Amino acid sequence: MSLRMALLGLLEENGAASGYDLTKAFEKSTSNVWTAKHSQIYPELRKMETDGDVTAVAEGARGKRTYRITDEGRTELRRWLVETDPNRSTRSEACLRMFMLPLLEPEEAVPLLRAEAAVYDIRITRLRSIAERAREEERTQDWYQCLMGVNNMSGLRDWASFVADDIEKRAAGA
Amino acid sequence: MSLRMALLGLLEENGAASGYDLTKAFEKSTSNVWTAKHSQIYPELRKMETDGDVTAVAEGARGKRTYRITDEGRTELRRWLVETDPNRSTRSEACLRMFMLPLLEPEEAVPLLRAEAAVYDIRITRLRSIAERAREEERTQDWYQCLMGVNNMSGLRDWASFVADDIEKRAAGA
DNA sequence: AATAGCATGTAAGAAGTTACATGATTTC
DNA sequence: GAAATCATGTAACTTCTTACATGCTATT
Repeated sequence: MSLRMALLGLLEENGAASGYDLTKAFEKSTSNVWTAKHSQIYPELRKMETDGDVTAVAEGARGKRTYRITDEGRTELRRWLVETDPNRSTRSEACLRMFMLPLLEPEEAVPLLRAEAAVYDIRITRLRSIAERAREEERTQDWYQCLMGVNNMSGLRDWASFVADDIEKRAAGA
Repeated sequence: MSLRMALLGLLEENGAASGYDLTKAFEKSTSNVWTAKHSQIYPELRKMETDGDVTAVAEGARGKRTYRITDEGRTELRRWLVETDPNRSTRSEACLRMFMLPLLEPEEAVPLLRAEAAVYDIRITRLRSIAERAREEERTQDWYQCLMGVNNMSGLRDWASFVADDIEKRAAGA
């Protein structure tokens, strides 16, 4: 259900969009919380059309199909958000990896942790400026979404720095 | 590969373990970063045995099989950690949902966001105390892992609170 | 003797990835 | 006219979930 709900959410937020647009949207903002490739998105949109959650409002050049969320889709999205309880399990290969880095020897673990922290740092800076622009232009949804990314990544960056420091301290002490 | 690496990581960390033990471990600490059910874990362990990443070191009552990581498995895990670059995409239904809550009317979104924040708050408190115990008992790996959960959840909790406040403020202003 | 927990397994189906495939349009 | 980008599709494969299935052991 999650992919469908993500697509409905994007359509609700951005009005009409093509599979191509939605693929881009996944690459951009949504990728912090969910991912999907075009090979999954196109067939899902067709199924959603069959199920009445979306309608194709235009068919353009190069086979382009633009979809819009229907009232039925809107109701389904709402019900999912309000009435079902969330599956709180998470899958993040990057986190799994960081989780296990302390298994390595300090000389290996520390630089890898610092490198991770640096990667997140760059991403946070970039996302923060995108967030700021969204705020200024009063694209509130976008702003909130960017902030979630910033918060998530800040937690990871701080964790990686802290653990790197701690491992170093212990290695020095031993 | 992620499931396999997660299992190798757990075996490296905890010494020998059965599929049952590993399933428990996934439910506990690992679930913050990766999840797997027993129906996926048992067959994967058999495959890992065939591939030489683990060996069964004991077969006990009720068909119990205890596995240990081999040198080959250790090498594979190390290589994965050190040489391959991470897939940074994330899947979290709970985040996806929070991501979309601001699409609802303020009267609906705000209580749901506050409820989410409260759930995370409880979990953070619990995890922090588990972390503290791990630190005292010098189970350093466990400590780091708990802290990652704390950091991740704190980011989400703060985000939810902030967004709830912001929506309320805007609704009052409008 | 019933319940909870230990311990594993498999089959069917859903979800997700990788790779191949096609062709139009815009920009340089 | 080459390259980038727009735009969609599908087949084969891997991964993951749900549900069913079995039977032992410890506790109350």
